[in-house]
Amino acid sequence: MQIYTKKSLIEKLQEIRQKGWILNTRPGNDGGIGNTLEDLLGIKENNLPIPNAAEWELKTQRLNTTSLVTLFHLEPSPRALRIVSNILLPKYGWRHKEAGRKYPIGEMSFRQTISGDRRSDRGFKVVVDRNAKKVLISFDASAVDPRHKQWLQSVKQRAGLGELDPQPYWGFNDLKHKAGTKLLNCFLVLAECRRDEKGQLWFRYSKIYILESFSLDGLLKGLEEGFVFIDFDARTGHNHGTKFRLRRNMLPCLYQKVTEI
DNA sequence: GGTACCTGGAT
DNA sequence: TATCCAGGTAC
Repeated sequence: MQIYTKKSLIEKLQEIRQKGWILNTRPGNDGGIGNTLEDLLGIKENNLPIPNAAEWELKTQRLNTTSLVTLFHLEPSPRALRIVSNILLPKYGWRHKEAGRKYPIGEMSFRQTISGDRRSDRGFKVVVDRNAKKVLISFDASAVDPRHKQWLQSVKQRAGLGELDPQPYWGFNDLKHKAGTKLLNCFLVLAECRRDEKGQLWFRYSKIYILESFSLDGLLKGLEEGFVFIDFDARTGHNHGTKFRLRRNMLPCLYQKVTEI
């Protein structure tokens, strides 16, 4: 496991940029662009609440995507209830599009990308409660779009149409700890990508930014203002975890210092 | 082996 | 922009 200083990581990333097109080492995985860069750097996917490389986190993304950047994963409290798999998926989920095809006939899905400035079309919203120092998930049946009428009927039978009980939440302290240990400083690397005649995917890591000093208050404001999202990502067979995400061009807004190298 | 994380997507 | 979604690993 390679350990880098800020200086040596900058030099290594500049070397990789210099190399030009590099073959994807993780075919079939959307995360290949990041995993390939980790392989080049000689670092491992980090599954611990510690930073990737010394005190530095690495974020990689395609230049031509509009998809959100994932900041971190953190399951909501109360943790013991395993609320996503035990409540949200079975009581508020819907039939997965591939149920009976790619997945078993009963496969359910609960995928919601939600924020604090409006309700999703299924009635979910993020609430930042500064008094209780919690970020909460709220459900309002009256805000559900008519096109989800049938789903709403099923929710009524499964869970009733009141507020979530209990409401999933994250304590400010939990978020502060997570962000402080994982996201304090960040390299943002953007790559062009192309497929060759054989269908193989290649990346060219061409843009590198250094983001320093993460701000938790920026994250909370982002949730309130609607540019930070909480992304539930569960189906019956695999809960990919609950993520905090945002638009790439807003990532620098969460840091006090931004430099392009 | 299940859970909670990791790496990220397309339309 | 919002609503869907992918494979993989540590413990």
